[in-house]
Amino acid sequence: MPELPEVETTRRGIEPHILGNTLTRVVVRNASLRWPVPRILDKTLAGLKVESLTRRGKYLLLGFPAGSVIIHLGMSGSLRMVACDSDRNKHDHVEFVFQDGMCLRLRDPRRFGAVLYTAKDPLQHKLLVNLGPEPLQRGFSGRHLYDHSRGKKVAVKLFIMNSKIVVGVGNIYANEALFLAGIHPKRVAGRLTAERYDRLAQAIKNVLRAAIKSGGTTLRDFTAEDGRPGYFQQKLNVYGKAGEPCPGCGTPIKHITLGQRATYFCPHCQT
DNA sequence: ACTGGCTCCTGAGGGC
DNA sequence: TGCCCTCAGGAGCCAG
Repeated sequence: MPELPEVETTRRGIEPHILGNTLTRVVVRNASLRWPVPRILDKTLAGLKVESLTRRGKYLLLGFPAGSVIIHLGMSGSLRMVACDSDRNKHDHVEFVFQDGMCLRLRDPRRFGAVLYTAKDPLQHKLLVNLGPEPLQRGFSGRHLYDHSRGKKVAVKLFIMNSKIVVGVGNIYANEALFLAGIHPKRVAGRLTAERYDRLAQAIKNVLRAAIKSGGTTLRDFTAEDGRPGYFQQKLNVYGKAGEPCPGCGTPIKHITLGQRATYFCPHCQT
């Protein structure tokens, strides 16, 4: 599933193809994504040039002179640049057609993703305005986590997955970051020390940076059939590894459910 | 203000 | 070319 590293890799892969490129039309084949895909996209954007492609959290923002398209890949979405006459899949729901004969296609089998439009500053959009800091930029630190966690009774894993606290930490990387920081996922957020949050913030940065680096090589051509690159498996320490020995101490990795989500940790190393 | 639970959807995987 | 069941998962939304 696309987490921040994959969204960023997608952004970097697509940017050179569409920046300055003129949109000919927008084809919405299935508007039933998480929210209805606006039908006005074609009318509003045809003939306009893409001015920017940026990312905020897991949202991609396509900037046009008239406004911005906001795209979220949900958990099964992928974007790829293809020739317009190439074969389509039944899950290719939205297509941005460019003057040079290339298409930006959104494929999303589970349709948890979103394509929205706003004529205003996209960062002020309802879905974006309350987002927490980017984990790889200034503004995110152990101090930030510590300050915002005071008085919170929620488990630390759910706390760091809350996009109002920090964006882009999905289930897989939350598990991995907690492992690297040696913190038990069920620990109460409001009771962790500043020192432990320093370690956690650093672990989040490290795991996301490493993943972006790997994703950059794996996803370069965007022709892979799905959005699940091989780099995942190789670098994961605990995610999906119930019963396997902890890379640090050999204790079997434990699996529990936390907030309806699969949670993996080493009961010995993570306290 | 917080917190926990529900919800959308389909493909994968397991049991038989 | 087997069928059925269960589960995963991002994140907005809502009830308590």
